[in-house]
Amino acid sequence: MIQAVDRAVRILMVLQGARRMSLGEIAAELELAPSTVHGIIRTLLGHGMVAQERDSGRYRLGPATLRLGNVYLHTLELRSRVVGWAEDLAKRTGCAVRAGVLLQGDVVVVHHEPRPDGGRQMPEVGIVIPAHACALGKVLLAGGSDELGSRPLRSMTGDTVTDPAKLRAELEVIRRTGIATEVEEAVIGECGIAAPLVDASGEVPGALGLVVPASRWPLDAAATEAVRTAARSISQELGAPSWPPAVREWPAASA
Amino acid sequence: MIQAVDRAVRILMVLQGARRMSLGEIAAELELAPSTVHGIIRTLLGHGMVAQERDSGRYRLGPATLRLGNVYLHTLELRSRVVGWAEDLAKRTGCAVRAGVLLQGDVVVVHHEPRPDGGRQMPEVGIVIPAHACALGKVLLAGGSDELGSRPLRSMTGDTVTDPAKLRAELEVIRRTGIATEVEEAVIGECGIAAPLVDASGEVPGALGLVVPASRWPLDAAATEAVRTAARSISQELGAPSWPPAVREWPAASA
DNA sequence: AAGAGCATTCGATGATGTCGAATGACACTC
DNA sequence: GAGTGTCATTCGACATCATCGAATGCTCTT
Repeated sequence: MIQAVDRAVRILMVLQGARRMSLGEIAAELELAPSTVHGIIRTLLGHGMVAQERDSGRYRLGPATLRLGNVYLHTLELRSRVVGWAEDLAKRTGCAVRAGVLLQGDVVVVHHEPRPDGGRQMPEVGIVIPAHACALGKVLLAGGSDELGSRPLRSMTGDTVTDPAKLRAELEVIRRTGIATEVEEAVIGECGIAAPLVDASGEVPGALGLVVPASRWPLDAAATEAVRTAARSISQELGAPSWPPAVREWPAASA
Repeated sequence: MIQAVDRAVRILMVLQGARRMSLGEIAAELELAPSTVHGIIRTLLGHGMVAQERDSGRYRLGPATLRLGNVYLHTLELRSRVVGWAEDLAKRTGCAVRAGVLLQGDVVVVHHEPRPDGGRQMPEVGIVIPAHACALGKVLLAGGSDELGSRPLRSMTGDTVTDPAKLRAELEVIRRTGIATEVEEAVIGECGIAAPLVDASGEVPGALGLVVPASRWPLDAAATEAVRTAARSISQELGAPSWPPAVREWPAASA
């Protein structure tokens, strides 16, 4: 892993946590000399990846990041395949629809279809949710080969599953049923249900699901079936050999 | 400028131009040894800034870019100030509203309010337009201290202004009037009008404007005035000392 | 079955990023 | 209005670290 590049990305990640930071704050956060950070930041500055406030001298993320993210979205085959089905799902169920991918233990929302009846809703594309706390995330963890990232399971609400053993058991069930649920584990008053999207290689690169108000939980069978149907259809379009995805072979526990 | 970091960002930029690339293609594009690119890419891969297709081995942008871009949007004070006024402007004029910032000779759209009557419209947040070919861009070039980036003015349509001298003259007019227009210079059938957003330091960090169908051009005075009013109001909220922005002092041409 | 193209690994080289200290600018205080 | 703190920034020497070319193993093609 190349040191300078790694540090550059770390700077972006730190900047993404706090809106605006002084050079010293960034250096302290990363335990680096300020001049080291300065050199890297100047390079990022030249490409618009970070911006500097003219008056205070502080640093923020730059517009080039927005451009990158936008291109990522438009080159994501998964997303383009999801859009049509998501619209249909939203109409059919009356719920908001989300699709997401895994990013190091978190789910990044790559598509969001607002509730049909709802008025102005925040566009949620790009937001990040801890994987263990949402239905989309559980599906992705269940389908991913990367044994859940061994980092502590942060509690979001009182109902968040924080026990790795309990989560592992839940993932096992999801692998069999092909459906994950979540009841107020990420946000109070919000539940979720999700199903895996499978690609040609049998991997699970994404998940599709509904955001359900707690007042409408549990969800009726028709809506659940609609999610399953949509996920299966999208997976077929992606060339999936089977759905739900074949259960991944575990290296024998005795190893 | 730090070499390794610069190369890393360049890789991202190249990846943003072509959807999927092999390692060799990237190396050739940047005139680097494949193994050099490989080291950098592995680092970016570890942070999710790029992703590798499991089967073909090719590289694409990764989900971390989406997260970065999303955070950028939400930390942009300019944008949060624009949202309310944009909605109002769209209702009042019946046109789509855009706000943008400058990124190295291009405009990046940071907010997009769809036409009120329109049906499904592509969300345009994050798209990039050559600055010299759109109203937003002309405003930003007129207000920016960075003398237009000396790179060739690419022609988008037959009406795109490609002569630097002509563009410079146009910018001079914009500096006086505080309003820029564009008639089918970026997209056939589409015109635009825009006004500068001024911040507390008197700089022009962004621009606000309308997207007008060619059939509705020229725009009536009421709509033009509405744009001017919105831009002035937003600028005041940002603490602007004056609007339109004070004309930047040119170093005497004799120097 | 042989070949080509690809990503990937490895090790030696010296170019290059890193750090600490010094500078200059700014703002706030006494 | 002088003083003092913090801040971004610059500079130069050192040693680390990124770079490159060649070699490997792989998959797909001929």
